[in-house]
Amino acid sequence: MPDFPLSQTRRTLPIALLRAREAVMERFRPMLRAIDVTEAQWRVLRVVQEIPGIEPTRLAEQAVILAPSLTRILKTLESRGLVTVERAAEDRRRTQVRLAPGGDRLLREASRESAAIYATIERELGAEDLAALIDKLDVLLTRLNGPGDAADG
Amino acid sequence: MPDFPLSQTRRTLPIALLRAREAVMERFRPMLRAIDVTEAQWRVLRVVQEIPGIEPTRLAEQAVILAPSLTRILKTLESRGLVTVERAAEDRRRTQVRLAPGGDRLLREASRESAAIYATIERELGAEDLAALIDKLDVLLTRLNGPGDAADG
DNA sequence: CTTTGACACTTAACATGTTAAGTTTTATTC
DNA sequence: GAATAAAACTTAACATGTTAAGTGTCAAAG
Repeated sequence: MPDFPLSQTRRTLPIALLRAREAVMERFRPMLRAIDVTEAQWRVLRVVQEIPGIEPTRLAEQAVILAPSLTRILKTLESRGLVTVERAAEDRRRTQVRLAPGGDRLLREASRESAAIYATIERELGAEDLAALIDKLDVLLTRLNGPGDAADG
Repeated sequence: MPDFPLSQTRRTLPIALLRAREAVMERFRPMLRAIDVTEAQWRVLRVVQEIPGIEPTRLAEQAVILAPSLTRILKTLESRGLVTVERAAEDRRRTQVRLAPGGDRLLREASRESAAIYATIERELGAEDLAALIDKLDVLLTRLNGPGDAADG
């Protein structure tokens, strides 16, 4: 038995996923910098636009952000007038997040460029290959998390 | 033309990659916590073990870590006696990073469990599917970065 | 009506990610 | 040989990731 039974770093799944994500995000970073929004903030805004009134816990899941990070991000976005965060009067545990006018405007302005960048990536990878890759990543999720996370919420 | 020409967040490549990585890393976190090493530190140790005497710039590439982060990480690992960082006498720009005895010991102790976790993942995903996925991620890298990063260094 | 428990955040503390600017060390150029 | 350019870090500042502990809110139990 060898002393180091590890795979070559370059051929491991975690590194491969990390590298791939880096390569993809590199394309979006100039746009995000231009509108002064971080990657995580962009994910939050996108999810809130898709599901107005979403609650923080579910928002965190959808945007793949941990709760403590989301707390800070929402504070920042709210102070910048991009989202509104309101607690329900009846049940003060429940919170709803929505796009503020500024956030709606920002998304409208940036979404075209974002879509264009994504279209470029899709063209470079091939639409079928891209869809197949995303499907494979979904399968990975299902198999690793067990069948129970894959339900659409 | 719709106001928001964006794909559903759940079906975008960046989110899919992020989720997949989360699902995979979740399996390794208990082990990393047990040996008191962060994900990034583990990547650094792994690469240094593979390529003794590696220079920081190349180490950063291999471990997918930005230079400023690597500076801090090496400082931490060095102070913990896990790596050594030495500047060459002839050309003081060149630096070499190696495993210190403590780092070698740590890797020997943890590598078996790490390999076992990876083997479990491989079993759950299927060895062929896993290899195929990594290949697809490699193709993605080549196509997005242009042919020129794919050279083995 | 107080207590307990569960849930949903929130804080805190430290590590890393990200970008911009600064430093050091060599090799080049004039 | 001083000025310049280039490469390789290093610092700085702020945002986020990660884990552990703390707080507030409501429902159910006693």
